[in-house]
Amino acid sequence: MNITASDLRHCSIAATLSLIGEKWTILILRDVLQGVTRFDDFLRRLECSPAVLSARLKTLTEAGLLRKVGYREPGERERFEYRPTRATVELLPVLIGLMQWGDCHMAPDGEGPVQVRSRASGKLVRAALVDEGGALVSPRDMQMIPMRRPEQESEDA
Amino acid sequence: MNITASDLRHCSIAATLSLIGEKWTILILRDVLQGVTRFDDFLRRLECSPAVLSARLKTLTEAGLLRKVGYREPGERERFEYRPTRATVELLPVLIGLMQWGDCHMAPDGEGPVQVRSRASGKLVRAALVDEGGALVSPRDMQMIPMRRPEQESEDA
DNA sequence: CAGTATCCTGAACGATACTG
DNA sequence: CAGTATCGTTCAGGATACTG
Repeated sequence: MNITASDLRHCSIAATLSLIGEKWTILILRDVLQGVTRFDDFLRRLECSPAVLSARLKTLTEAGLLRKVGYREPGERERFEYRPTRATVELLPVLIGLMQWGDCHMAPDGEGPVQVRSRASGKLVRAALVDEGGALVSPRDMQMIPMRRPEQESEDA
Repeated sequence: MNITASDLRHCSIAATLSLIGEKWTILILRDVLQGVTRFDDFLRRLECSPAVLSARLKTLTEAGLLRKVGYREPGERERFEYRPTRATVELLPVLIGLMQWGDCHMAPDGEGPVQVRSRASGKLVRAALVDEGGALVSPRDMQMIPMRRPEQESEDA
């Protein structure tokens, strides 16, 4: 993406997307949430170049979206695996939302190749909007309210 | 993004992101959801080149994420404005999710420049995961279940 | 005002070879 | 196995000029 610094400061949507919107990144996150941890496994599943994969893993690690954990196979040198973090898990509503929107609006038959369910209840799960009390809110009922912050006001003088 | 056809077929996350992950696209959607409709207004707010804006509006319109509506100022030729569609509104959980993740994890002070509230209740709103009954589900409780479809099975023979 | 056309540049990516 | 290094290409996007 490479959005300007000004955009990033003013819009968290753009900021987040500039991080996870790069090619392959979201697929890495998808895989790591499904239990993939090792370089070579990512490489085979994603079929991207090792250089790109390496770069993405680094960016994601620096951003706190992956955690690098050392391990050592008997007789081998230390290697690293990549694990999801709290921040990765907190991104799940976005991932699920992207997936389900795509299933509805881009898949020819309106359904995708992956189901999401609760482990506990087995029920299907979807991304939605809720209020502070946990009650569902319709997307049509949203309002976005820009909060003018004091620091930058001089700009529009 | 430009993910391969195979990726798109297999992953709605990648498919959706290849559409809305292009530079400027998400900002157009953000603005149109806030009531911006005209070419020049987008141009001024986004500060991108008219060629890129034109391309994005076209892509979004073709994807059903914008609706082109004709209007005519007195004495002028017909022009068009761009309105959100049902599909745009259905993308709101994703947008809000992206925004709130960015606010939490990328903003220096952990809060962003925009609040989201319900018009009806005035309560703060966030993106979350819910089950079929509308009950909140923890991201940690998710499982993603690949559905092997018959058509393509030959591939891994 | 609402775009289209053109030119140009950077950098992102793919392919491939190499290293510990 | 887990990466790093290098090279070449492509292409998206910025700047700008032009049109109805």
